[in-house]
Amino acid sequence: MSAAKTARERVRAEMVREITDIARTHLAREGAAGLSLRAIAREMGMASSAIHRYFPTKDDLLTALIIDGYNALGEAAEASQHDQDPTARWLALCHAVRDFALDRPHEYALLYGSPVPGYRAPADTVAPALRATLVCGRIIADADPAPPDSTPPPALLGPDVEALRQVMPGVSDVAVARAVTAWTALFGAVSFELFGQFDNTITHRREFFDHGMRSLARYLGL
Amino acid sequence: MSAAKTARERVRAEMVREITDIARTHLAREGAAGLSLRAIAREMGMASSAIHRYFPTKDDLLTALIIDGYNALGEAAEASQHDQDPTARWLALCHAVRDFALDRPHEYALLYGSPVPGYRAPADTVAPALRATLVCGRIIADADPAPPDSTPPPALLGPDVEALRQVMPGVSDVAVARAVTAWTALFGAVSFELFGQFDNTITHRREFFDHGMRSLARYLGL
DNA sequence: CGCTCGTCAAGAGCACTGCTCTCTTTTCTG
DNA sequence: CAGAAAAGAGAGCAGTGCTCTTGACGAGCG
Repeated sequence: MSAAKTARERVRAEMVREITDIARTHLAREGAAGLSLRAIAREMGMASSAIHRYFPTKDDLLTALIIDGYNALGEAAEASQHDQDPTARWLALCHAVRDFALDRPHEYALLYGSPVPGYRAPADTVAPALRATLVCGRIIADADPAPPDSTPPPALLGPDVEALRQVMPGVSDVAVARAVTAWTALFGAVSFELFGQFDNTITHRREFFDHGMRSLARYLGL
Repeated sequence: MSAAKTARERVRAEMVREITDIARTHLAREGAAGLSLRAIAREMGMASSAIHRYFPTKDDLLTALIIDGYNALGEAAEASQHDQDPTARWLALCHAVRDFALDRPHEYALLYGSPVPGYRAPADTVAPALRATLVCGRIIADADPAPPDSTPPPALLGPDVEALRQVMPGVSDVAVARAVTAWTALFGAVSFELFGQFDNTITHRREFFDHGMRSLARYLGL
């Protein structure tokens, strides 16, 4: 079904690919706000109006880039899981996220930074966005940890915990809650480092991150 | 020295105040990228070129808003500290940060979201940016905690830890490292909630946050 | 085979933006 | 009071997203 398409559709798909590729290089160079449909059209040698046939609106192009970004991060997260030990898996995941962010800072910012104003993420972004999260959930589920020194979450969190448990079946309430907190802590650490909050403070970034994530592994009970 | 200024300087200060006030309402309504010097000038009834006398560049206006934002957050953080118990102080600080973020999402995004492209934060932002952090440091220093189940950070983190200890004198290496991790975790949680990462997942946001921060208090050894 | 219709590209145009330059008016100061 | 400094206004430049209209091309149908 994907092979024998009409020639028109093949060239169209190729155009879309070329546009997103150029957009990605612009994104890497100047960030999301520096993205310009006209500049992309110029680089492709086409009229500025023609590009709207492929991406009617700038937001549509943004959405394509966001989906690609989530998928790239998800792949990196999945590829990091070639170990057995839960702590090693957790650390590998953390470093995969951090490496992705350092490698493609503007794409990371697009995914986890401030949402671009007026932009509302459409539904097709949520599945790719979940890929990395699922990797985390699988680590927790496989380890089935009993976090030390913990109190169970209050009763009214029950439904939320129940929904989260679908990602990590068989895991205790406390472990689920701690997994969420550790997950947010991971992205907090990466964002702080990337967005300049550690400037003039922390110099051994990678070591600090590694140490922090290790201590979070213990917090998780891995 | 601030009172008996010339009439010109008084009206100038008033103008600056009015501009930033209007900018803040625009910021609250449409976010940082929606900020327009021309729109502000229009609302003030002045020529679009005249506003550049007060803020030569859009970045300068952004800087003023950022400094104000850090100060507002810092004040809220300081005002939250009317308790003695370390855990209560930590929780009050966390909720102060979260309340600020929920109350003024675009301002929070300006401070802790993706940096606006091409913008380089000047040096006068770092002191206001530190106010909230200092509150956190004071809590740790006063409690002088011994985090449970922890390994000391590796030797090469020594200088960084030393610098951080100036904010929390007399605190052990492990406690310093955990304080940084907990601090980043706090902002990770707030950012995730604010930037939509919890949509369709966590419904009892405040309770989840509270529970997470409580468990981080134990992680800190408070 | 010829013709119609949907797709695509291009150009002009609208309403914006930040920022600069020049010129005039206002206000402070020696 | 005269000169200097500051502030405002207006025009203009280069850029943006997006729309509308017009013309070309190619694929499918009678």
